[in-house]
Amino acid sequence: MLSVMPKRPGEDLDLLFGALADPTRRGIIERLVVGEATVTELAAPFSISLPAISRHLKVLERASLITRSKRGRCRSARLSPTSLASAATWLSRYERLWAESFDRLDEHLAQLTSEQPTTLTETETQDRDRER
Amino acid sequence: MLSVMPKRPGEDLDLLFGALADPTRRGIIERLVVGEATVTELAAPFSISLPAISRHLKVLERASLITRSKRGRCRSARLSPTSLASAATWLSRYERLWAESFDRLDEHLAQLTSEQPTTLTETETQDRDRER
DNA sequence: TCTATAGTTAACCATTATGTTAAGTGTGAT
DNA sequence: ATCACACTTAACATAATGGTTAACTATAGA
Repeated sequence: MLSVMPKRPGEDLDLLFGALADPTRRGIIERLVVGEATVTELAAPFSISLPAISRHLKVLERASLITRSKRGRCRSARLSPTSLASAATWLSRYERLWAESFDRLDEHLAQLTSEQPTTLTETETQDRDRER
Repeated sequence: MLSVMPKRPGEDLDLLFGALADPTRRGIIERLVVGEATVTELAAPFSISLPAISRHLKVLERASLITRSKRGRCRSARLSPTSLASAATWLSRYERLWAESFDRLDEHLAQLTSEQPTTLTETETQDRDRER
């Protein structure tokens, strides 16, 4: 069928970050940290219907954030943290950047205060670091 | 104005992950890593219209991922990495988890871990195609 | 077998997202 | 003053999201 859909590069990140962009789904994830749970258990803290939860779970599954299994008539979900890891991996590519930014901000502030404290910050921050 | 909207807890994460969920916006971010750029410069690699880019930038700005400034008739954007950092912070709460998972699920992943851990593919998402 | 439980699927609706083109806003240059 | 440039805003079309209720499937238990 369509299980062999050609995957655009980065599409997994779309699904991944898209799944994380919803508070209910993040709540579900946080609940799953303490252990696997059934759908009704997961639904309990929320004031939305069971079908809504069911679809949130499908979104999480499609993003490879959870795996699901059936035992009796209960379906339980558990975290599949490798996907979270790949989100972290993507972000870590910029880790250097925001770590740097604190240093550079310090530098910059130091320079500003030693020069002209009154100038508007917008324009001259660009003046001083040149574009490759 | 109504710019002082009360912020639901976690709403910033919604905006943040939501902003990262789009390939164009991630592309813009990656471009901005090498330095600030104007809107037309940012638009160049993409085949979508300038207004579309303009709105992507607004999304990134709302998520505090970029800041913008005007110089002359050009508006330039630059990364504001602290927001990326807070995404990483959220994820880091689960870091222990996915680090653990490699040990705990070792039996299941034994055959998969023979690959490079760098790409972390989501190979078995299609397993759910039974469910009928 | 019959019923209650657990969950999914279907159909629908409102809202948001993402793209388009056309028109508007500032600013630099002639 | 006028034109060109670099955007932004407006208006619109379409698709995706996220919720609902109702109906369906499957299993446990009487």
